[in-house]
Amino acid sequence: MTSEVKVSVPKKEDLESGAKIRLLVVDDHPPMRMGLIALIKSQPGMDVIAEASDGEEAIEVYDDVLPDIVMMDLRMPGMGGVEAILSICKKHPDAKVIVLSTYDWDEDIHRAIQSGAKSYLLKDMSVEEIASTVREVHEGISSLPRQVAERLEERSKRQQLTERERDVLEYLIKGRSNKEIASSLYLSEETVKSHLKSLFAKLKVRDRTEAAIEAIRHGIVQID
Amino acid sequence: MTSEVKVSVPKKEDLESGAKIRLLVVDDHPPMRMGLIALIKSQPGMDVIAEASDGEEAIEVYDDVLPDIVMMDLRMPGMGGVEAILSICKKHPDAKVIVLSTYDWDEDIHRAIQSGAKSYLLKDMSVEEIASTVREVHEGISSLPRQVAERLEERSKRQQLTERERDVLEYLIKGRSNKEIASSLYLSEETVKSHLKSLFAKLKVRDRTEAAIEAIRHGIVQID
DNA sequence: CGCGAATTCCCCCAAATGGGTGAGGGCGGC
DNA sequence: GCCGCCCTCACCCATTTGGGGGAATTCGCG
Repeated sequence: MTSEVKVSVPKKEDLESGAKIRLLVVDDHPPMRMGLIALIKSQPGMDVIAEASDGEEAIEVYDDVLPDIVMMDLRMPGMGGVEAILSICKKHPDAKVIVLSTYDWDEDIHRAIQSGAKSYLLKDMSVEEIASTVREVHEGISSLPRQVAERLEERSKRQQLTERERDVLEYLIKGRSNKEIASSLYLSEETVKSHLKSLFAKLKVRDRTEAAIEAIRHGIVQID
Repeated sequence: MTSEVKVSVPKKEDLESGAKIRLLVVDDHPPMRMGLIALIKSQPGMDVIAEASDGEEAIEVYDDVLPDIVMMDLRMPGMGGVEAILSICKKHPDAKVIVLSTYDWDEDIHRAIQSGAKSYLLKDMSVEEIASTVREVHEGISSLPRQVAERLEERSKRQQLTERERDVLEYLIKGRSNKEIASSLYLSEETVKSHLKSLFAKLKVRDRTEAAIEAIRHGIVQID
């Protein structure tokens, strides 16, 4: 995959009919919700028909209003964006969700796209860029901004972590020692060290502290 | 010509309570800026007269428009909120800056208040709470929301780090070893270890990995 | 001036960590 | 069946780390 991913499935009727694109806006920050609504309403041919402040509410409201597009934040208290996207796309396979996140962390981008998001935008992008992506996604074009696509590309270059390595990393982030990780996962300490060795190699770091920071930086594991 | 609408139609509030509160909105995210502008304009008695997308621009624009209140994000590319507040308050000691941040990290709150901010709001707060704080600050009342005040309280319970301890922590976060930190700061390795000991005690952690995570969690040091 | 706090450095020593290497079992794909 | 991967565990060994002391210097504050 290169920097721009576009899969074109044009629908003439959408382009020609006067009907507006009907958006559902999901974000836990009231001012951001207001901004997105203002942004959408300022664009001809699109309108916000509903809003939600977390993943659970988003799922409910989606079923109620069946919007053309969902504009969704990723990190929200309670059910996050990824779970909401999975749930919505399972029930409505043609749902079109655009993620609008603060962070361009490669693991976040990957998780969002994997779970069914059609695009991934950043909150520091311009009104025009956001609006034009809404239009593209509505036309069935699944496009990623260059900056985001690059991050996804970087991720693919980084070797994938195995399940066990992720488990170890999770405890590592909590500040646990090898011994503690071993007993938590019912492993010998030697096995934990073994996983750590490959983990360090894959993350290209020398020690656990660097690993923790890299993991946080890439969004591989969440803090809090 | 007599085509100025502003002059001809004065609002009721303007007549009763004098002029509107004039706001400067500073945030690097276009949709958030739109949201804050929409939020302010939806409130009677206040108006947005200018906007900026980073610290430097904020300083310039402040001098130009001399707003009654600044609504400022903390983490922005280039010059951040803290530096901007310091610069503005130095030149205009009666400036009223309200920080509007995503994070309730105690160090962020402390730095903002120390540098001269009159209040610290979170982006997940309601429109009403944000608006009422603007009014309070404009009346000269410097109030902190309970949630934020509690965080600040927690911080005061944690022992302050010394300058040197911060220096060591900074390199620690970068994944440096004791030896590397020592040579970077022109210290003996023993001195670094000495600072680390008190650092661990103050942060109530057992090792450097926990220290790194705690430091990030509290916003003591920035990642990226 | 005495006190505390910060900074610098030292010693000792136990424990934890990280690197190298190897090895057996399981499981899926060609 | 064989190959590659994952998972498990083991041993050796050097280095790093962290905890316990102590000590000299500076510097500001009452």
